[in-house]
Amino acid sequence: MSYDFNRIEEDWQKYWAENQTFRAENDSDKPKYYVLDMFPYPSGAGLHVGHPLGYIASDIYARYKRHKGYNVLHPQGYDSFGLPAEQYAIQTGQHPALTTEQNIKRYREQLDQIGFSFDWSREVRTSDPQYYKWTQWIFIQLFNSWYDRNRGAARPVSELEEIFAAEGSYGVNAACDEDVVPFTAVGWSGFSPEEKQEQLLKYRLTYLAETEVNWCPQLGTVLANDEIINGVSERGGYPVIRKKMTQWSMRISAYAERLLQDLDKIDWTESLKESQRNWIGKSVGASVKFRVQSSEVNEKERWIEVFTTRPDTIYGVTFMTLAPEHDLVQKITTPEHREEVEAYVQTTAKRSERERMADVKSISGVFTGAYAEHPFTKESIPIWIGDYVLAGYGTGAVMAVPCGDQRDYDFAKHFDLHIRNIFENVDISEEACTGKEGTVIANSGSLSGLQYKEAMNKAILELEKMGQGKGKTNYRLRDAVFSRQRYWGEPFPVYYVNGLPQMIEKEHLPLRLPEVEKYLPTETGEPPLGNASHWAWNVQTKEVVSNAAIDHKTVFPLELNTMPGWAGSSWYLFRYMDTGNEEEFVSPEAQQYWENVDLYIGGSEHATGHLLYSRFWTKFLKDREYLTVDEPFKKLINQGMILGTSAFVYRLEGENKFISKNLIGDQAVQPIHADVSLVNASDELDIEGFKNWRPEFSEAEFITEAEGEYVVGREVEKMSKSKYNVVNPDEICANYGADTLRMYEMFLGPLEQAKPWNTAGITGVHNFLKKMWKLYHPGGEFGVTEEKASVDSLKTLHKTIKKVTEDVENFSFNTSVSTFMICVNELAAQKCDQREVLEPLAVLIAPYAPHIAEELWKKLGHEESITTATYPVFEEKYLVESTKEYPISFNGKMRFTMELSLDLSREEVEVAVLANEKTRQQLGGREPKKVIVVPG
RNA sequence: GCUCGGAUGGUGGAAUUGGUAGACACGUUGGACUUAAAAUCCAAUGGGCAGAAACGCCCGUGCGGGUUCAAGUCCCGCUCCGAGUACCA
Repeated sequence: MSYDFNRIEEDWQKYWAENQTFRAENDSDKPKYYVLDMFPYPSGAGLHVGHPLGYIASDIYARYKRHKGYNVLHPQGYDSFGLPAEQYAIQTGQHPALTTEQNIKRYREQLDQIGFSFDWSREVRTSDPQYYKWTQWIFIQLFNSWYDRNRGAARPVSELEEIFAAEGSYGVNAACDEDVVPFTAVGWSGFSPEEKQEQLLKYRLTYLAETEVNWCPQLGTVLANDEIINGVSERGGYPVIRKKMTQWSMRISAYAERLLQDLDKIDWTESLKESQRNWIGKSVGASVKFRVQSSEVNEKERWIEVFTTRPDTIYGVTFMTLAPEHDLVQKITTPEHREEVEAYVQTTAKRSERERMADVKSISGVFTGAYAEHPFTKESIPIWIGDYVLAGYGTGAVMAVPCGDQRDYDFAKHFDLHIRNIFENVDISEEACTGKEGTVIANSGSLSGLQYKEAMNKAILELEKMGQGKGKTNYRLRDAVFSRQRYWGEPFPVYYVNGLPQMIEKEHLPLRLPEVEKYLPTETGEPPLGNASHWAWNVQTKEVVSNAAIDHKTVFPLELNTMPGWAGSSWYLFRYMDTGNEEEFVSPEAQQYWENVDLYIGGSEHATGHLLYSRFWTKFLKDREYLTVDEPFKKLINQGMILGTSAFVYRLEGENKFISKNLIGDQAVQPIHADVSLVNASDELDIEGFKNWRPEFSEAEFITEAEGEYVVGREVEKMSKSKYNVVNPDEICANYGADTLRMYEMFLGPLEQAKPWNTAGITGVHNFLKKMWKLYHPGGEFGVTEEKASVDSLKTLHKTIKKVTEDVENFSFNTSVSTFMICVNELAAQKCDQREVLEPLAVLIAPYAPHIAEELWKKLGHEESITTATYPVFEEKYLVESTKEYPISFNGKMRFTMELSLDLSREEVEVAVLANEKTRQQLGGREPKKVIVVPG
């Protein structure tokens, strides 16, 4: 009876589905454990071998925890809103919901055949109206909240209104728009209802604002900062320009400090925490106001505010630089310099973000003709503009300290501006002195003689006294733009009355996506929802009605933007706890039972997107007492990407002739991706297959090697459909079985490391499973005996229990596969056939290779699934070595061997130190003594 | 530039707190079985020296130093590779 993996896997997958083996209950006497994967976007290409890597790891851990007696929640779902389905809809007219449904079906089949222990009864889809109903609801909660900095938490806007009515806005310390003008209680009561709404919008955690956004013309939408890589869109690689648009924003900046501090509370990798820290970008310093010496400018606008991390170097300021986009540039420029300045502003505006980044080294700028007054020395300092100052960071203006900042130094050198050295005994003739520690400030009035820290504190103190500055902490983290000009996303539950946004009440949610004829933006440049003919809100009937009915009295226009991809994924972990709940996004009982995710596995590409946003929403929902936890994921592991090995054929320049890799020499060739399935293990191309692959190659000629073979070039790249290097798991499952795939993916290397996919070693893992099967089937028939196991077999078993358990706890799944191999080899050599050993071994391997384990478990006479089996207990006593020799040496000259004898009955260790031949000569024939040691 | 990782045989990778480097697997070579192939099983496999064999010896974890009885592991200084981020004041 051989290892018939196809039959076994089919049987057990069916059994699990029919018996709902992995269904988790929301109450149990057992301790809970929540293992979650980052849910996939169901793309049309289906699952490739890279996708399951993390799922296999989490599945092993989930199954392991079940054996350890935990009530495990291990759900799966789909992040099913997204661009590809919409792009496909634009091309074909097929509704994205249909495409998505088909793709999900395919994903599910592929996931099922790998044998994951997901609780599918809790499946979620972000594009399901019953799901996005709650995404819309959370949006409304954000709209109805403001951030009270004094309490360090979000509060209902209704409370803010009470405060405004009672005492005005002067005592309010809120995270809000920068342009709020304070008012008294009397002032508040004097506002019209519209004015009140406008005021409140400046405080809400999600707000409408005209913001400069990253607009991608090719995609027809705005992108968040984390969706742009090197100045081009993450998806598609299209250029991105800056554009002003009215957009919904999320006031994530209110949470910057908590997002930073709470990183210390969670068990994530240091590199991931570091990414988030960099992204939040906290810098501590001061804001300083400089007075412009120009009678042209009225007194209110005479101040230039800058942010600096080095207020201690303020005496080193010899000029100021403004970003070309800075508001004051137009106002302060003197007539003599106007022409030059305007020309410069225009050139920089024309340069795309990309050009500006590519060209970091060249220095450019112009003098405005204006001067500012130094707050301490009262000297006149020239005001320049330069594109090294970014409008988007700080105040868009800097106080330039050439002696202490390299960029200021380079700028000063380039334009021959004055450089004032304020460091004691430091040579700045070649470069700026940027170090903080160990330098002493000089030539700086009352700051002279002080070191960095004292000088900084004193400078801030004196600036505060003069009313020209204060200590300030700046964050790089910007508020997140939350509008997308797309069709296939969550509609905002928003309609507009006199241009002011109004929320649709909870009981009328979900606001479903309307049908549209075209998925492109409208001719007038509105988002795709502008194509919908039924997209207006009747406030009396509480229904979506025809646009023709809009009268701005009872029927109002609905929001045309949709939410970004990260909306639905920011809170999905909580929905799994209570998937079907129609009254709440999660019931308090379910959330309190499951708390948050104990183990989260996914790719590191979400470091500054999804992982930051979902921390933000979790904290917000905690503030508003909808949750009892303020972090979504306790522990997080990033699985490394599985890369593809692309194959290249080389076409001679201008001809339809392909030359084998080794014959190219110095001829001009164009490398072209060939489908990896057309190439064998020796890198030889299936020429006929290649000709039939694509019509343009059907007439191609080939210059081959001596034996008539065509050798391709190889390169490791990201696995992608467009590179023709995708390997699907289906074929592996059919040829070797899911258990082999699971163990092989783990065997490939450390989980967190990126590695190329390579099937070369898969036979090793497959052979192991065959050997394992054989161990339970000596002579071909199932044959496990009830006899007492040998000491050696027990030793092998317990060694394996110990190592494999440690490995699972440390997520070193690759070494545990090796451990299993050693174990089976040893047991086979010992001719082990005893239940005492083989039964616990089946449980041990069940998380890794669940199908074979189930089959063996059944043969061992168990009625119930192996999932209910208890994890074997490691017993130390089997691992005691009777005698082992450890070499030891002194001075590198004398060599001894230490012999250790352990006898548990005597609770003593006998240590014999044995000298080798040379050492014995050096000792003059004396033998070292034996020592008896009592452990402990 | 900055931050964080990493570098071990022909290949993927093992190696608890510093304690016999190269586990396990692939590949390669040889052998058994077979008419043959596949499958399976056995043996060898870091490099070098020596030898009929056995016992051995030397060198070896990117490079150069150091600490230590002992370094892949710790410290100092480099080189290269990967990831993230970038005129962040």
